Amino acid sequence: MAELELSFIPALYKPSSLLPIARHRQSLLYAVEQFPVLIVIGQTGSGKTTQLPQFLEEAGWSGNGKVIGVTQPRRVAAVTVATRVAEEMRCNVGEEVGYSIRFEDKTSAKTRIKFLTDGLLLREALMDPLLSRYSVIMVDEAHERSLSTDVLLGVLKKIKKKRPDLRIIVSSATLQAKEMASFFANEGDTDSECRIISIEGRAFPVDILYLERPAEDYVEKAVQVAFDVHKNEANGDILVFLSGREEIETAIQLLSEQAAEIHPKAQALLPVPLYAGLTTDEQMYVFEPAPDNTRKIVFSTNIAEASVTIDGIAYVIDAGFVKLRAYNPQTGIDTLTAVPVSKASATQRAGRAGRTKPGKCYRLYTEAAFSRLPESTVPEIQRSDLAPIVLQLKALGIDNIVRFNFITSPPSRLVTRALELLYSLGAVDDYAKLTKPLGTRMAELSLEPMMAKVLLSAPGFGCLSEILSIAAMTSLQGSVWFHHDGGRKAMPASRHKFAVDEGDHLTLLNVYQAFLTKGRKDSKWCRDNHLNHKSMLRAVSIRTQLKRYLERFGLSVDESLNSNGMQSKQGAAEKAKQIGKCLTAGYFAHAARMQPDGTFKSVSGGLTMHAHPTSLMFNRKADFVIFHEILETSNKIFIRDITKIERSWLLEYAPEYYKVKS
DNA sequence: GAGCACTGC
Repeated sequence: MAELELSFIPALYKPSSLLPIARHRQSLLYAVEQFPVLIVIGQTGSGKTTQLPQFLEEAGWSGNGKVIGVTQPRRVAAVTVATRVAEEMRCNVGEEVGYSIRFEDKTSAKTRIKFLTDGLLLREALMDPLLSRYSVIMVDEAHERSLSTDVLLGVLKKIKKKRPDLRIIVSSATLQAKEMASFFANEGDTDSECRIISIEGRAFPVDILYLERPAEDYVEKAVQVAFDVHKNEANGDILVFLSGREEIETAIQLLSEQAAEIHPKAQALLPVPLYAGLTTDEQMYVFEPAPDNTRKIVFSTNIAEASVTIDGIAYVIDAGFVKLRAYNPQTGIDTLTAVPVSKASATQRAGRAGRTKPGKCYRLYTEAAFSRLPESTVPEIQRSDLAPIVLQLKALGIDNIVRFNFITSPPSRLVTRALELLYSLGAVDDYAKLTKPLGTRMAELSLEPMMAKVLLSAPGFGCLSEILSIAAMTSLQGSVWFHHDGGRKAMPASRHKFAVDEGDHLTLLNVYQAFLTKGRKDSKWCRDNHLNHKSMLRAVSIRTQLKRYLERFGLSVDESLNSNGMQSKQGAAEKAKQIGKCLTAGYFAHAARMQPDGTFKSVSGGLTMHAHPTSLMFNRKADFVIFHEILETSNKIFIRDITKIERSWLLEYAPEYYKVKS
């Protein structure tokens, strides 16, 4: 029996030789041999991510202590691709093939191909500025133009000048290759520096259909079209792209009402929601095949465009909108608004219908409207708060941010705003140079600049242990509580249990400490308290990592103080005060004062803001406060993670910043 | 009085 099993080749290994990329093996290897930069254009299914690293390994590009590095924008991708390639190379993950993501390093001395997130590779550059461990670096999914991908490409271009032996491969699904090629060219001499190779994909054809006239309400239209498809088209699941949770819930409601009219013996319709705010378990429903005589219809945000792939989709309905975040350097506020998708996005969405068989894509807009869409989405680097990026680049020795070679330059106002903030935090000096040790340490911490400043100020306030926990908890970005299981009433009650008068930060600290004593090994305790167990475990990892950074800086963390200080009431109150002051030392630019009507006015600009409904301050009284995050949605400005402070603290810990107003 | 697209260190 055993022998017989061995004589079979598992199907998984076989298709690689059938993949389109196999025919390009020689030309790819030749190009890598001859040119410092190779740009590979290939659709999903071309095999570039899994096969190209293996070609390079077989051709001898790894060894002598050098590794082939392949970056991904997302953690899951790094893990799943590494697992797949390890299977194909018949080794365990962590041996010849490994991966490295935050909190998880599955590599060893044997590793020849290493998959990692692009953000992590940038971190490695802090320790090893020429990335000397790598013989080849392949930047995958470059067309997504994520913040770290763009920064990495700029850094690689700089490294290339000092390391002629390094080979850079940029892999992209769209035809922005020319832009990439001229980016890497030396003074316009593209031909000697860069080679472009296109690999055909293996997707099935997708028919595109447009509306004759624009739809008045695309949510209603989406439901109606889904129904028409269900009645008239052959088997195959439906994927509907909408812009957010609210639209998805409305659509599912509408569909369920109409589905009641379907004949009991006819094929049924099963609507399933998909958005990032759902827990992992809830997201898993979209992967389950529909029951017999039932068609599955997934209502999804942009998450299904690139991050999540669902099998069995034959029909895509594209409403044509996406919610994009954009940072306003004048006000310092992030806005989140629904905007029309780009052509590249619409194409990617349509492609989701042709993964297993030919499909159809119904666009809920006219062909004329499509032709007016922008070619591609504005890269993140042109619409983000750049303070973290500027800090990181400076730590990499890149001082002149304006002259740094970005593939697309950020607007100068974004750079100026970032420098102003870093200056006010003391991270850079009058000459925009990183200060020592404060600025260099802030850059090393995996925290936003304001929180990095808070953490590094904490020893002076005697609350380092507490701030470590608070920093870890705010890093979770709101995923601490879950609130979408229908239990909208139960959640506030269980949050009330942990509430601390001073505000959200101390409440988060309280949750963290309760988790350590009661919930760490007890996911039921978390569920009962509406806490996300996975997120809480993540907070523990983040805290451990931050603590290790501090120890490397020579700052010791005395964990025993934490419980002693909290024992008496006066002790607790004094500690809370110190934590409030410490938070003010980093978040003074995020200060506001509550108005008699319960809204807030920013101290610096007089903006009217509202406490987010998830904040303790949503229904409590306060005077001066600081907050972690500010976001504008549908013309209302919300602040989140709010803590009460005293006005005098602002003047004490940010005299420069507030001297005009005082 | 009432709500967050998606990633990453």
